[in-house]
Amino acid sequence: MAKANETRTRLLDIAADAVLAKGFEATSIDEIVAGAHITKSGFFYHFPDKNALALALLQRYIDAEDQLFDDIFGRARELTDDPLQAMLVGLKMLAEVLEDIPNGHPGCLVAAAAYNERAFNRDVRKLNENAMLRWRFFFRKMFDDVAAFSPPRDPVNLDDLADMLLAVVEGGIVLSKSLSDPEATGRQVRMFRSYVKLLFQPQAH
Amino acid sequence: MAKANETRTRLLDIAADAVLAKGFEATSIDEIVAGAHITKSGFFYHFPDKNALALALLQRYIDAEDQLFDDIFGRARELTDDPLQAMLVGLKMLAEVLEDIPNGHPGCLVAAAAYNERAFNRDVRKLNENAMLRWRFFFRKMFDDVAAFSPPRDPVNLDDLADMLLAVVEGGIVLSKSLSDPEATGRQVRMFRSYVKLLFQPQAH
DNA sequence: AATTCGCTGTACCGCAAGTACAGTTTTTCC
DNA sequence: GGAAAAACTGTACTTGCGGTACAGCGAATT
Repeated sequence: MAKANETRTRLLDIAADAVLAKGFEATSIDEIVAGAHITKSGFFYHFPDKNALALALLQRYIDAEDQLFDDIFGRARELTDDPLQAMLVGLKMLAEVLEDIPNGHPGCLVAAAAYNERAFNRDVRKLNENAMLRWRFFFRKMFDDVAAFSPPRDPVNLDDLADMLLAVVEGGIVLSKSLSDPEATGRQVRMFRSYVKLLFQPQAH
Repeated sequence: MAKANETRTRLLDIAADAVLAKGFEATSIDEIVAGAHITKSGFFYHFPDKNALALALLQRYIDAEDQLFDDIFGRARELTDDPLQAMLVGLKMLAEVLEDIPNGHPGCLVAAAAYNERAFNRDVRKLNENAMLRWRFFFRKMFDDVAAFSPPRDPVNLDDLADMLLAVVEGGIVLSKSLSDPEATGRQVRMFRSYVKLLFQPQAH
């Protein structure tokens, strides 16, 4: 039982590296099993097909992102009582984390799933959609708190504002990959932070 | 000469539809040639390999986007002399165009290329990078004009601001695909517009 | 001691991307 | 109108990948 999970985890580790380096389709089952020192039959013992691998990879990735958001914005909340300040502190920490990843963010598997729509089955797409909705809800709640203290200076939909953070992160990853600029994603989060500041910060006269 | 181009264009039309519907890897050469009523040999007469097809598709896509940006922001410039107003008018028109595309934006091939990095060759990635840099320059110039008239209320790098528009469009497409929400991309452009407004608009006291 | 788990090994199938190359039609140019 | 080049067709073959089928085997569990 322990051994099976160990091999499964090793398969996922190797697959994750390969997929983030060259894409899901370009990663063959043969190369994964070679890296894990097992046979092809062994792979199909753990995963019924390649789609199941995609599902497991996506689940792991989403869990890790959930953890990251919880840690960062939980910590930010500890540091200050002001909801706006907590948001701004959290965004700065997020930008720093994204900038500190060597060679840039490895690439969001959520976006990869979005761009390979038809290649993946309904389970993968549903998992993807649920993660997006959960992240929207997470940030939406924070923005509700912010707006309660300091009303926005431009009438915006707070769901759209929450989505915008996801959009700049995803878009930032595309930028950083296209331009080979590892820090592009972090800088985009800083831009979003600037927007939040202008939107909610009480006017200096 | 005319006939060769005609067949080539037909191949690209059919390929573009299939690729946007189900992804590049999932689109087979066999199905493209079946749709175009030629043989596989005929395909390889026009394109040395599938990568050359990707390159041609990306080139066509980039040209169309160039044209769209030129049209929209050229028109906006005609409508007003104020650089900030021109920017805001252009962004609103862009948002409307993105919202009016039935079933949402078909998906940016630039991002698809970014997410399939290794699957494509150096030419594809270079074409991609050049398009990004050209678009950055295009919007950077407009923001230079805006900033000359009305200085930003938060010190931001104008290249990053130009990149942010690209990021929210790319990220908006990911959102719209993940959530099956065709209008998400347009709404994200509206959010960016709100930021630009707050950043540059003279203070109402 | 029997059974289940976690694999190995071998052999095979179908599909897709190409390769090779000879032959054929269609268009262009002088 | 005839030669040459362009635009294909047709056949046959190779490689790589995802996946199936199934028999067996050693180690761990019960």
